[in-house]
Amino acid sequence: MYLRSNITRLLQYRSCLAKFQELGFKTIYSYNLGKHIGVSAEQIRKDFSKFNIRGHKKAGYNIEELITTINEIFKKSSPQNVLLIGYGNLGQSLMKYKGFSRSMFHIIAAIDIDPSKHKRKTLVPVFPPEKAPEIIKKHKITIGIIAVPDIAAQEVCNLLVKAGIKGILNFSSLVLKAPEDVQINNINLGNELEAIFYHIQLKQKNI
Amino acid sequence: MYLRSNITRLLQYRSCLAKFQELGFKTIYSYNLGKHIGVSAEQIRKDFSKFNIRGHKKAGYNIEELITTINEIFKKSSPQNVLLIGYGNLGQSLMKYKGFSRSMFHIIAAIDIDPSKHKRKTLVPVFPPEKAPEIIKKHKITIGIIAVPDIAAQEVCNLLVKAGIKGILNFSSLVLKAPEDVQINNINLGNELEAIFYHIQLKQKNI
DNA sequence: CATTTTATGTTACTTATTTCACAAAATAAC
DNA sequence: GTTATTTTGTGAAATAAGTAACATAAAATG
Repeated sequence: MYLRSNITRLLQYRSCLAKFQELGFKTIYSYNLGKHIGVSAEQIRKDFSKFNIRGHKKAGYNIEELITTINEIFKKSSPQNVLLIGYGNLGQSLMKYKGFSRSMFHIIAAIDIDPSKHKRKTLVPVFPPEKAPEIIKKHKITIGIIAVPDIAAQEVCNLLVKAGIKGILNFSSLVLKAPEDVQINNINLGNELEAIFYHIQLKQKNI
Repeated sequence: MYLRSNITRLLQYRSCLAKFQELGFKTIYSYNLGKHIGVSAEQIRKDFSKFNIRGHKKAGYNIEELITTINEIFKKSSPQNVLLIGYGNLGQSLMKYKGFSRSMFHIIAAIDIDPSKHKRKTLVPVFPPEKAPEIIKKHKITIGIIAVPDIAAQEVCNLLVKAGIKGILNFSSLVLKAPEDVQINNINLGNELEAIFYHIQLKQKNI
């Protein structure tokens, strides 16, 4: 079982490689890629090796090949539909976020409990919670983004799981309970700042 | 040197403990806390031990004590001022995000290159980039949030570092280059979905 | 007040990840 | 075409993280 860090790095490699490609580079050495990402060359070779990505002795890695292979690893047979739950500030900005479509993810609909937010005829319609199961089934949605207040997060999670969702990106500060086969990744913005601040202070003390 | 996972868990413990406290609980056992967070009891005791948090044999941990001690670890002598760079969709929703102030972080000003967004008299004013160094110095800001397009992210990073910023929460998909003593945490929303999708597929194959 | 129970705290063990070291292969130099 | 150089790929060593085991102390029981 591959750990998160492993595949997170692979995704970083990909976006860095795309930049090198834009600059006209055709090949790259593990050392150079590592230097740009802040990872050791050995780490990169090990990562590649684990995913069966091969380079060329003395000639490094062909960037185009590399990107194609990494794309293959994260391949989606079709663009993936995503359901957004919570159409508040965060939800609305996630809806407008361009980075998702770049990676073949499309927020196809949003859910909110507030009737004043419901809109059926917009590009991305907003529905009440009770419509969620129907939408999930109709559009074969496997991933949900939870951007609701903490108080509602677990309830929303239960609803999604019951409707067949297999992956959740959770922006609430709750640790959600769900069956083993549901993949939950958490983003806790407050904790991110706390962690940064903690590390700053640690670094200052170590000097 | 404590690793990220270690301190991330500690922050999770804190928010979970706060919930138990609201429900009227006075003490908690490592086992119960672990069950609610999805972490082993041993892990929790190890984490506590590492940070010199002590419980009471047979009686578990006093929740109030525990929260106080964890707060002590993440203690800020004063509320921390944060500078937001990029006042687009994401930036605006981060500005409105309530989770930051809960943890004593305050976005005190925003920076954007677009003159039409500049506002000096709002609760949180929006300034042009050239004002950043002055604001950072005046308000003793140590943390910046980068919510600008990739193309501008490294430039913004350089500007912040030059002005004395020591921590950056980076929402661009770039891996930013900065001196060792600057703590950078990355949130790449697109990659989060990719990782979730990858893990879903992995889980399905393993069955 | 002795005995049993229970939960902590730490040590020992296991597993995972990273770094080191170097053989092998491909290119470049002579 | 032989030698030198460079970069990959991978085992071995080192480090880090997580799990299990258990001694210990506090509380509960009788």
